[in-house]
Amino acid sequence: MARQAGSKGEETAARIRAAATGLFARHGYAAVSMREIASEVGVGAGAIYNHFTTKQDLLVGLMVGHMTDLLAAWDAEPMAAADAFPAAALEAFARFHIRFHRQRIDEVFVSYMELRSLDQPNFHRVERLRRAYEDRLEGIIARGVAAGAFHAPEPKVAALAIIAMLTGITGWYRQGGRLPASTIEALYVEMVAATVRPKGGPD
Amino acid sequence: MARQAGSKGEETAARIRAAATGLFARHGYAAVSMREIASEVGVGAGAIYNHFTTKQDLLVGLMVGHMTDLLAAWDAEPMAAADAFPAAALEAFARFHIRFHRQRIDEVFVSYMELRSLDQPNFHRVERLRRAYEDRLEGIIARGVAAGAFHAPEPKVAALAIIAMLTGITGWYRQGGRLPASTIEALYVEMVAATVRPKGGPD
DNA sequence: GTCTATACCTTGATAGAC
DNA sequence: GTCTATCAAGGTATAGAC
Repeated sequence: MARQAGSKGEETAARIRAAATGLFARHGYAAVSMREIASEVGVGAGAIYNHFTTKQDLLVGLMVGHMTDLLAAWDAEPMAAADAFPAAALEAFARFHIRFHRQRIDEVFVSYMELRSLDQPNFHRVERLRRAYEDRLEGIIARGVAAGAFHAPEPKVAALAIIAMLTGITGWYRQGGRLPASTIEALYVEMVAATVRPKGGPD
Repeated sequence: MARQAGSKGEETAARIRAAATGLFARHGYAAVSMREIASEVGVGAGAIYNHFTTKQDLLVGLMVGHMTDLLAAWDAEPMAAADAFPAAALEAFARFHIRFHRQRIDEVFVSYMELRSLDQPNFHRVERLRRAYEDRLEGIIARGVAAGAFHAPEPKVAALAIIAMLTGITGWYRQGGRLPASTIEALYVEMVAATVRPKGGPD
């Protein structure tokens, strides 16, 4: 599961991961067989076991990889710094979340819908990463509340509500749809900001 | 699948539906076997086929039933009337959605997560019902915009965002958790209202 | 209407040749 | 590292007794 680059078989492993991600997203983990994955990659079913010990191992690798990438990508954003102005950080978070998820629709589907397909130890690994991501947003909101810039009696609840709203885009967004991605992003940035705006506060 | 009341076997059918709903919600449609469902009901696996022709038929019956109930329940609300004040209708919709979904967490899980497990004709049946529900909210928002009470450049997008936000509660809400249901409901009602509130508008 | 028994198929995973 | 062949288990659905 570790991504040892350079070796010959790693390219095959990457193609297996890619095929599995697409198939799991479309049909669900339990509904996809190792044979289907192998067939899409163009290898025999047995070959998968040279790269992953079990089907469960393949799944958890995808999910941990996705969540780890997500966290690392956000933490690399300038606005993720703890001293950023809350309003600017919140907007940056919304734009980041939308863009990252638009680029990885399949990974998002898998990571948010297959939690129940994980056995208990693996579930806790992924859950911890998901919590860490939610905590990033909760932190921004809490700082905004402390600074008097936001209204949010329960920052944790506001964070969960915002993430659900943003992630919901992946459920209906289609490239080439009626609205361009930039318009959708602007609409959501505005709605997110409104969610924590003090009623009589700044516009 | 039609709910012919009174006959003796209908009680068994209802218990099969209940067991299937719980199991599908917890483990996913594809991961649950007819044997497991039958075992939970306390009958043999073959007995299920006296009430449902296939596993797919059992699933689609649950989903169509849930969505139909949801639509009928909302349409029976006084505030669903087309001449209700938009702000009041929006609050009523939020409260209705939260309460209905809290009472039927398993059905919601199944109806929102197993769309991909439906074959094409069944998918379209359920999708049409889901669209109809979204349209109810979109209508409220559009009327609010027309009346100058709401700010929403794209009522359809606002409706999808609000529904995603509200439905997200089912992903983390647990009875007996830190916050009472009434508090959570109040927080979300406020966030929903904020989502479409004109920036310089009424508080 | 439910039971037991079973047909038939696909599953995840393994073994050994190359 | 990949292939083919294979195993044991479990899948949906059916048949016929009661």
